[in-house]
Amino acid sequence: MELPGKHQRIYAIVRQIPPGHVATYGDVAALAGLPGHARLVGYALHALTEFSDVPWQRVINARGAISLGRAYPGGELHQRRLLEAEGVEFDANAKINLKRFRWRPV
DNA sequence: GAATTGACGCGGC
DNA sequence: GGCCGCGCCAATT
Repeated sequence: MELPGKHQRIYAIVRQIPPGHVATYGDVAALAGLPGHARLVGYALHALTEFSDVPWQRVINARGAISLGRAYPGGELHQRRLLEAEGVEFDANAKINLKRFRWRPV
């Protein structure tokens, strides 16, 4: 785990997401060199903790919503709060306006 | 070394 | 327009 693997590659991409912006699993996977492997991104972030230097909270699913509700009940509320603190807004459906906050590499 | 799981994506109904 | 099931690769045990 110490050696750079596929996971490390994904972490590097997530670290590049600037505050106030979000990216989808598919995007992160593609940027990490793993197009179509959104599950790997989820698996990699799952191994992270809130103490990690990786802003995993800025990574959301393609629907623009938080996926934690599936594995960590109530955890999505925690993530939502973090994003709102960065300037990311949610709609009535607890979804992020991807059209506005979706981060793209420059 | 092999089997199972996993923060998802997309197609189909 | 929303809900269900299948499939991809890597990491973990």
